[in-house]
Amino acid sequence: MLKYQQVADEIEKYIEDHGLQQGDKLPVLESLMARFEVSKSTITKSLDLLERKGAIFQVRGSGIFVRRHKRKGYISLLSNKGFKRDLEEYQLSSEIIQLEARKPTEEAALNLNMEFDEDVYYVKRVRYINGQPLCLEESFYNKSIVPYLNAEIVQDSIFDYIKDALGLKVGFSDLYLHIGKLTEEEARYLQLEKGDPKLYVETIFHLTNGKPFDFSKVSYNYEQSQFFLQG
Amino acid sequence: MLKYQQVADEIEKYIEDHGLQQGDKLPVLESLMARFEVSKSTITKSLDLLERKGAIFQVRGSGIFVRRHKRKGYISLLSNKGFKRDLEEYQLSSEIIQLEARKPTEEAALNLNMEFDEDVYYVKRVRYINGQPLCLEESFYNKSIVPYLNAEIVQDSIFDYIKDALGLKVGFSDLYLHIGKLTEEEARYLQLEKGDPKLYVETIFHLTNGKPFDFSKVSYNYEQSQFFLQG
DNA sequence: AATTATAATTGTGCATGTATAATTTATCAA
DNA sequence: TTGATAAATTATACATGCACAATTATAATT
Repeated sequence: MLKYQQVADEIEKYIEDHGLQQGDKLPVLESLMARFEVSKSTITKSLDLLERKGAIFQVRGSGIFVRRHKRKGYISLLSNKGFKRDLEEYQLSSEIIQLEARKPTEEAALNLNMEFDEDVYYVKRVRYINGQPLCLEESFYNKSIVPYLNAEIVQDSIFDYIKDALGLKVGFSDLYLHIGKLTEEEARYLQLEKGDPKLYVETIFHLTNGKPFDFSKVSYNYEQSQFFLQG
Repeated sequence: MLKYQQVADEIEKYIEDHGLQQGDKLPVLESLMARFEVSKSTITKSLDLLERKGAIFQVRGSGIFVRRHKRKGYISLLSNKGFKRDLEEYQLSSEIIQLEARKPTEEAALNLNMEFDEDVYYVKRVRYINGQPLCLEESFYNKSIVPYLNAEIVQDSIFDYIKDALGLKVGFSDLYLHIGKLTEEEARYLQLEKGDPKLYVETIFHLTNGKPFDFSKVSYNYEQSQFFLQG
C-alpha cells in the first residue's frame, strides 16, 4: 500500500479515535510529518486525498480541520470513494431477476463503445436496504473485460470481484440523472404505485485506462432515496 | 493567478483548439513541461486539477487522455467547479418572489450554525431555463457574512457578488437530495401538477474557512431536470 | 505468425528545499 | 480598552531530483 494512502487512513483513524467533530483542528503539518515520519509532500498528498473525500478541509494560515456532515441515513451518490462507513449501518441485499450473457442493446453498445456482435453480461436485480426495496438495476458488462459472472458474484459484490479476482482497477464514471414517473413494471419491483416519482440514474463506469466496462440503469424508490453529495 | 491554474486553463484551451475528443492523447509530461516552461510538480498539479474537473484522465505508463462525455443538455449537479461551458448554451433567468432580511427559521439557523436572534437574508425565486421554469429556490444567507443583498444582485448572480464584491472565497458544500411529490404551491410556480415528481435538494455552502453562509432549498421541475455528475 | 523476453516510454511516489500568501497572535500606541 | 501594526504561525506554490510501477514498443525465440 502506498505511503500516502496509509497515512490518510491513519489520520482518519486519528479523527475517529479522538472523536473529532466538524471544525475541530488537527495537528499542524509539521506535527503530522513528525508523527507519521513522512515528508511534507507525502503528508500533503494524504491531506489532499482526505479533502477530496470530504473528511477534512484545509485553511491556509490557519490549520487543518475536520469536516463532518450532520445528517444520518443518507446514501452517497458517489459511492466509489470512501463512504464505506455510511453503508455499514445498513443491511444491504439483492434479488437477482435475470443474469445472462447476451448481445448488447443498441443503447448498451453505444455507451460501452462496443460492436453489436460482441458479448455482454446482463444483470437485472432489485437491491434492498434494511429489507425495503431500494432500487431496480439493470447492468451491462463488457464480456471481453468481465469474462465471467455467476449468481454468487452478483449476489455478493460485482465490483469487489472485478477488483480483487480480475485484478482490474476501476477509474472514473459518468452519471446521468433524471426524475420521472415509475412504469408499472418498476412499481411492481419497488412495491410502489405506477406513476410514483423515481430517480433514474444511468452510469458508465470506466477502468483507470479509460475503457468503459459497465453501463447501468437504476431506478430508485423515492421513499428510500436520501442521497448525499459533497462539492 | 496561480501558475498551475493558468497552465490548466491553457491545457483546456489546447484541447478545445485542437478539437480533441474522448480518449485522444495529450503531449507527454516532458513536452508539457517544456511547452509551458514549468516544473514537473506544477504540470502535475495542473493535470490533477483537470482530472478532478473531469477534463482528462491520466494513465501511468501510457499517457494523458482527454475525457469527454457524450450527452448534451445535462446540467451539472456540482456546478461550483468548471462547468461553465455546459451552462453557456442555456438562457438562464430568474423571477424574484421574495427578498428580505429576517430572523432565520429553526431549520436555517441549525444548518447555518447561527443563533435564532441573528439575521439572515431570505431569497425566494423561480429560476428559468430557456423560458421554462427549472426550479423553485429558497435561500438563507447569514447576514453577518453577506451584509447586503438587493434585487439587482439576486437577479444577476449572488455568488459572483459574494466572490467579486465581498471578496469572499466559496469553499465546499454539502448536498442532500430527496425525491418527492410537488406540493400545490410548488406545482403552481413550476407550472406542473400537484403530486408530480420533484427532485428536492438542500445545500449548505461554506466559505473556504469552513463557515456556512448559505442554506438553500431547491425543488426541481422534473421535466427540465437532466443532471450530470462525474465520479 | 505467435509467443516470450527485453528495453524504452511515461506517469506516480516520495524526499528536500525555498519562497509566499493567508491567518492568528503578540506588541505597541492612543 | 481599543485599534493599529508587527511578528509568528501555518498551509500552499513551485522547483529539483531520484526511484519505481505500469504500459507500450522492440527484439528474440519458437
